Amino acid sequence: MTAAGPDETGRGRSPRVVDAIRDAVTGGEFAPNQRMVEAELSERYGVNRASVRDALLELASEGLVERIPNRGARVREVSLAEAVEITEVRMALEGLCAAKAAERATEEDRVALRGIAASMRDAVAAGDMFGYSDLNKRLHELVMTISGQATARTVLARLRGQNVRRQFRLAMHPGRPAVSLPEHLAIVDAVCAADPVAAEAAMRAHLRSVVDALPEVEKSHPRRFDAL
Amino acid sequence: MTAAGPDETGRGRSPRVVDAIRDAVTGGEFAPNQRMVEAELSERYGVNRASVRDALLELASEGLVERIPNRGARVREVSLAEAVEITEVRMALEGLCAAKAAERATEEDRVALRGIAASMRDAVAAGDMFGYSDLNKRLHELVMTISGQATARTVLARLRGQNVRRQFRLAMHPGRPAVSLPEHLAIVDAVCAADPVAAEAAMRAHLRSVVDALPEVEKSHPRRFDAL
DNA sequence: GAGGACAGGATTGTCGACGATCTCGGGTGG
DNA sequence: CCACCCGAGATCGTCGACAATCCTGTCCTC
Repeated sequence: MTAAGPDETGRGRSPRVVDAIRDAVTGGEFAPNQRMVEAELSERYGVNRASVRDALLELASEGLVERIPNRGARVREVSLAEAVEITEVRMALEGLCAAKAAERATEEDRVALRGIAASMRDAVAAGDMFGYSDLNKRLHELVMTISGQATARTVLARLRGQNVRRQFRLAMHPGRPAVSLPEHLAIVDAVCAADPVAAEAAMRAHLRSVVDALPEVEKSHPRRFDAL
Repeated sequence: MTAAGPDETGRGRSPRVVDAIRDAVTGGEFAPNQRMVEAELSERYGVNRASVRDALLELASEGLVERIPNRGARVREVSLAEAVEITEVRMALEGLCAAKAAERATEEDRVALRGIAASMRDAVAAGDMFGYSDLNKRLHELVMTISGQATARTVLARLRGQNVRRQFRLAMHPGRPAVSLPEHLAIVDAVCAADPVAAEAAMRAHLRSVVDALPEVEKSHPRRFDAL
C-alpha cells in the first residue's frame, strides 16, 4: 500500500490520450453537443482509433461525454438543472469532508488553511479574480485532503470535471467574491477551531450560496447556441 | 429536463460482457484480489479480448476491479476502512436524497413507501431475512427515485456495487433487523410527513448505525484468506 | 405533392496479430 | 553465499482491417 492513499482509480493505461481529450473538453476546445468522431480524434492526437475509443469510454464514465450505442460520442451538455444537482451533491459530500477535516486537522494543516485564507483576502482586495479562482480550488481540495476521505475525494473530482467551466464563470462573476470570501473564511475558521458541526454548516452554507448564484450567472452569460 | 432522469451514463456499447463480468464480480464468482487475465475472460465469455478490455476499463472506473498499467486487472479488495468511507458518503448523499424526497413526495409515493414499511415489518416478524434485505434495497432506491436527484443516484449506484456483499452479510447478521427496522420506519415516517429535516436526520442516523455495525459483522464473519 | 422503400455514405463495433513492457527464473562473478 | 545480469515467458498496449449498424438523400408509387 502506498503512503498517500488510493485515490487514483487504478486504470493506468496510456495517460496521454485520455488526459489530452479531457483537457480539451474541460478547456472548451470542443463545444457542448459537438460530435466527437473517433477517426478525427485518432488523427488529431496521432494515436490509434482503439486508444481514442478507450479514452472516450473513460470520459463517458466520468460524465464528460455522452455515448450513444451505434451513433458515437458527443460533448455532454450540462444543463442548469444538472449543475444545481451536482452542486447539491458537492454540498453533501464536501460538508462531510469539512466535518472530518475539522476532526483531523493538524497544526500544520491549520497553518496551510490560514495561509490560503490570507491569500484569498489579498487576491480579492487586489481584484485578482483569476488568483482567487485558483485559491478557491486549492481550498476545497485541501479540505478534502485533510479529511482523509479518499472515496468522497474521488467522487468529487469526477463531478468537478463536469462543470469546471460553469464554476469558472461563477468565480468571474462581478460581485461574487464579496459573497464567497466571508464564506470561505468561515470554513477555514471552523476547521481550524476543530468544530466539525460548524465546519459542515459553513461548507454547506457556502455551497448553498453557489446553488443560489448559479441561475444568476446563467442569465448574465448568454448561452452558446445549443440547438438540437 | 426529462421525466425520469438521465441516470444511465451514456456508455451504451455492448452491454452483455461488462454486465456479465460485473455480475460475476459482485456475485462472488471471483475472489477478491484474484487476477483477471484478459485472455481467460475472453475465452470464458466467448468475445474478443478488446471487448473484455473495454469491460475491465469500465469496471475499473466503477471501482470494482483494480488495474495496474502493464500488469493486468484484479478484483479490488474493499477494506473495512473503505467500506466505512463508502457508507459515510452514502450517509451524506442519501441524507440529501431523503430531504429532497420529503419535499417532493406525492401521495402515490407515500403509499408506496408505507407499503414497503409494512412489508418490512412482516418480513422481520416472519424472520424472512432475505426478503428484508431485498426490501431494504428497494426502500433506499425508492427514496432516491422520489428525490429526483439523478446525479446522486448515479454516484450511489456506483458505490453500492463496491460493497454489495458486505451489505448482504450485514443484513444477514443476527439481531441486525431489530436495530434497522425502526430506523427504516422512521425514515418512511419523516418522508411521508414531508419533513425534510427529520428525513435527512433519520437517514443519517440509519447509516450511522450501519457504519457502527460494520466492524461487528467483520469480526464475526471470518475473512477469506486474502494473502498478497 | 406526400409517404414510404431503398441505396449510398459514414461511423461505430469487433476481430486477429504484432510490438512493448513487466515479472520470474537461471546463471555468473565477486 | 550473496548480488547482479540476462534471457524466457507471460501479459498488456497498439495497430490496421472487416463487418454491423445507423443516418441521409433520392427515387418510386399512389
